[in-house]
Amino acid sequence: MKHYWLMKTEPGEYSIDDLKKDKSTGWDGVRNYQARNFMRDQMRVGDGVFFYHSNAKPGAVGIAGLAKVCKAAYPDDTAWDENDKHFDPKSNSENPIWFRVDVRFVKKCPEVITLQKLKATPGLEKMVVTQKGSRLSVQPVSPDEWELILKMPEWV
DNA sequence: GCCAACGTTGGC
DNA sequence: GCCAACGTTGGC
Repeated sequence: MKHYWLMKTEPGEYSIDDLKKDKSTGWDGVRNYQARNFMRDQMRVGDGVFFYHSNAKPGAVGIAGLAKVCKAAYPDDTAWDENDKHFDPKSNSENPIWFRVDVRFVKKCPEVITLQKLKATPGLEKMVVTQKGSRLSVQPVSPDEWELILKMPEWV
């Protein structure tokens, strides 16, 4: 069963343009158990991903493009790199705590689908990202939400 | 930059 | 196991 996802990134750190340039990237640095569990337990090659820009200027916050999972979960070795920003002394190669997946660029939105618009769209009231205080950086998207968002004019 | 909401830590 | 303190996220 194919799943759909929304993955957040700060465009100042890694944007849809970076993914376009790189073609694909390892989604490392996730240090939240719920987000990890989604990646480790449910993400499969071919799953669809909305690439979301968080913590950006007002008007730039929202879905910035489309990606797909191109490699299923494997240990995030940045967790045992002391020099890495996301170093976690509890994790090591025998007993990895944190995982990453790889995602491949599919498409950039000519226009960002803003969070404001998502919140105002009937049918997306229950979407995780539109909930107040929602901080989860890897979150599931229902097939209905996926279809509805893909039909928006911002994609063309 | 502010600050509300959230997740994690650690003392008890 | 509770919960206060703390650090982080992320919209605005």
